[in-house]
Amino acid sequence: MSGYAPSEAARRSGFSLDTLRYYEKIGLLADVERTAGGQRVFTDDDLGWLELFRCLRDTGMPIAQMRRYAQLARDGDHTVDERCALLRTHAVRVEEQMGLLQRQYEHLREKIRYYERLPGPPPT
Amino acid sequence: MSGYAPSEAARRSGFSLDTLRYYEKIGLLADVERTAGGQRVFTDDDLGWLELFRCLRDTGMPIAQMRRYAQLARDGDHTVDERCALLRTHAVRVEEQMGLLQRQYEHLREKIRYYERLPGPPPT
DNA sequence: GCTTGACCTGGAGCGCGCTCCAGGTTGGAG
DNA sequence: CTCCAACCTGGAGCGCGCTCCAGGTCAAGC
Repeated sequence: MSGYAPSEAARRSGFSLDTLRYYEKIGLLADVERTAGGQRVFTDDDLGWLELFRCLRDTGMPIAQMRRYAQLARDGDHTVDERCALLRTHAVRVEEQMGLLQRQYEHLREKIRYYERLPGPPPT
Repeated sequence: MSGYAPSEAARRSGFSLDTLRYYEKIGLLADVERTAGGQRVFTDDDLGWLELFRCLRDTGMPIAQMRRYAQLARDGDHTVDERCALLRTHAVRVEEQMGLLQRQYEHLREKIRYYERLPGPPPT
C-alpha cells in the first residue's frame, strides 16, 4: 500500500531520481521517510504531492510558488484560504496561457495553409 | 512605410533591444540593414520575421529550430517542402502541448473545487 | 559646434530547473 | 559472508534564452 523505493517512486511519478532528491533538497517534498540506513522510502502521500507538482509544473508554475504552496499546506488548516487563492491566481494565468497558445496555434496553421496553397504538389 | 529605428522595432515587435541584437547575433535575423554609421534599420520584412518568431517562441519552439527554419527560408524556394514539414511537425507538438495543458488545467480546477467545498465560507 | 540620448560591440553573467559526478554506504540475493 | 546494484551526500556543471555591462560611436536638436 505504501512505502516505495526511490526507483519505484521515480517510475510512478515520472520524475527522475535526481529530481526527486532535488525537490526534497529545496523543500518541496519535506520529511520523506528513511530506512535505518538512510535510504528514502516514499509514501502514497508523497506520490500525491508529486502528482500535484507535476500538474503545477506542466501548467508553468515556478518552483518558488510550489514551494510556497507546500509550505502553507504544512503550516496547517488556517492557510486554506491562501492556498486556494494561490491556485485560483495560477488558474487565471493558465487560462491566459491557453488563450495565447490557441491564438498562436491558429497563426501557425494559417502559415501552414499558406505553404499548402503554393503551386506544386503539396508535400507528402 | 519601412525603416524603423531599433527602439521602434522593439516597441512594435515586443522584443527588447537586447533580444533583437541577440537574434541577429545568433543568425535568426540576418542581414539587418544599417545606416552609414552602423546603426540598425529594421524593415517591415524584419518585423514580419519577428512576428513569426514570436508565434513560434510562444508555442515553445526552441531557438535552434527557428534558426533552421530561417536558414531554409534564406536558402530559397526549393526548401519549401522542408519548411512546411517543419511547421507541421511543430504544430503536432503544439497540439500535444495544448492537450496536456487542458488536462492539467482540469486537475487544477478540480483541486480548487475541492477547496471550495471545504466547510466554512469560501474565500472571497 | 556641442550636447545628449540612442545606439554600437564583445563578452560576461544570470535565473531556472534540473543533471551529473565522485566517492562512499546499504541491503537484498545467492 | 560476499557481492553488487541501488542508494546516499555535497557540490559542480549545464542548456536555454536572454540580460547586463563597459567603453565607445552616432546623429538630431539647439
